[in-house]
Amino acid sequence: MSVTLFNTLTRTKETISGSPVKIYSCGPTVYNYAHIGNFRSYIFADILNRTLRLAGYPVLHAMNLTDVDDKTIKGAIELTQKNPGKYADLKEALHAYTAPYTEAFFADLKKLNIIPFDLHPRATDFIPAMLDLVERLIQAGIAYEQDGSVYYRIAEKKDYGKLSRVDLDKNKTGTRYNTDEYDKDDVRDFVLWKAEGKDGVHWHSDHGDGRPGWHLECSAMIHEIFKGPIDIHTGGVDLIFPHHENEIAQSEAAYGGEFVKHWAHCEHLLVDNRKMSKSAGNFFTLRDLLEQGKKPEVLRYFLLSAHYSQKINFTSDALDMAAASVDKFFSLMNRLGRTAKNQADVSPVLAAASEKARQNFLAELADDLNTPRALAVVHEYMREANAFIDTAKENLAAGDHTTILETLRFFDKLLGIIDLMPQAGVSAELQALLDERNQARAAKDFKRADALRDQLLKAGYKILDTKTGSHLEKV
RNA sequence: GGUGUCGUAGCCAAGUGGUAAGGCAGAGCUCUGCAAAAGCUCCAUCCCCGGUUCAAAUCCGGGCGACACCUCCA
Repeated sequence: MSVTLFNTLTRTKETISGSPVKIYSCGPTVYNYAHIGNFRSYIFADILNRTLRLAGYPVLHAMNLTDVDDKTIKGAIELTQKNPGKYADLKEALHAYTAPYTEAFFADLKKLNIIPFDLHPRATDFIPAMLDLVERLIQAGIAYEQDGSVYYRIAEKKDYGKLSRVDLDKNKTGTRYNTDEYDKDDVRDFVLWKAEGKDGVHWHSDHGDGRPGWHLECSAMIHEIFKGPIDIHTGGVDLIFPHHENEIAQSEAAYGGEFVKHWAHCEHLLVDNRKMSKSAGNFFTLRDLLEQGKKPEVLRYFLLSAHYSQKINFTSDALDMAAASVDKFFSLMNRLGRTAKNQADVSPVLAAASEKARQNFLAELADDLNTPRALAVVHEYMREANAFIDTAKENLAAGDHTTILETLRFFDKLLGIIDLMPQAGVSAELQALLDERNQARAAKDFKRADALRDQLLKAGYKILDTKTGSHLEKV
């Protein structure tokens, strides 16, 4: 099945092609723990990845790690000051500073059950490629050197602004920039290579010691890794301008031809209807949420409950609603785990409904990753499956059992929550309490039976009384 | 000021020209000793005002409101 995706460049939905589909997703700057707004973007990349795979596309997916920028350098300098003599040079300190955040990032990806990306290029490993890009731009007459820094001359790029549709002439710049503070020929020009003295993190170059500008790394790494244009480039909407606009300007001018076929951007996660951001201070990290007892699978579900192109407001209520849906899914999984299986003929009705649900689910995803609609399909199927098990009085034909389970697992190839499902281990002690409660119940000692039920609930288990007996399920 | 996005039931959220998906909450019912779980049933005419059309939540114009980018930002 072919997948369509909205392209920011053309503002239309377009069919994805490529074998493999080459994807580059803007990843984190590892100067701190990523917050869940950042993770919306990475989950978006994950959903794209999973959808393409589910639809049968081979995929080659890279997500970068920005480990050199103002913030990481600042952190490295502070680290050096706190530990005099510990690091051979600032570059070593830089790596020491970014390493724990890099590790934390990977740990969080794992906790959220994001399928590992194929490649995670680090900016500092691609300095030569970046310098090569700078040279190409200078050769092409697009970049110029000024006091050891190299700038990109925007006036040379006739179609500058085609992605974000900004017209820089119309933007008000006077209040934002003080032209006198810049050495650039034009305030709008952006830095490719930043002069950096001995007291900063620097690499040698023909233009003197310095370090790469922000936009440089993605262009250089994409060229180095994919050896040509890529199919999809993803990121948050805030990257459209100037980051992605500048990537296009650099890459097209340096390497010629097309840079990226398809630009895909996800909207922001909001808190109190404001963008979640580090600078605003209104952010939560995944760690924060887990400490509050929130579940990663619930966060995953929550992020899928709105389309990626829409803002989504992070609230306690919204998370509770997501939790209810996740519970429903897990309850059905648990229910299947304890239904009896017989050798009766399979139900053609169930088989047809299951097949249709799978097709609809995939079709919704293939249509610009419409996760809310895909979730609607899941809910409808859960209802059908539960009704089917009701009718069968918890005694299913083995084939029907398999059909339902496999369909849920099919959905999970996208949802990615089964791996995060709590294990329902019931201790002998708990089982004894349950047995005692049922004995009391049989003896019509309901007061005692209810007391034992409360006791189990306090221990974190609710009782499910079914046709086939009583079971415990973790709350 | 420029450029975008959005405004759908108590809440969340799809749909974007043919008469409102799904979820949460709520109400009634079945089942149950009672409950829980599950199932069944019920629960909106789409911010406002004009216009186009046989037909508009969906297109156009004008309001009002919210958010984002133009500065580091996913």
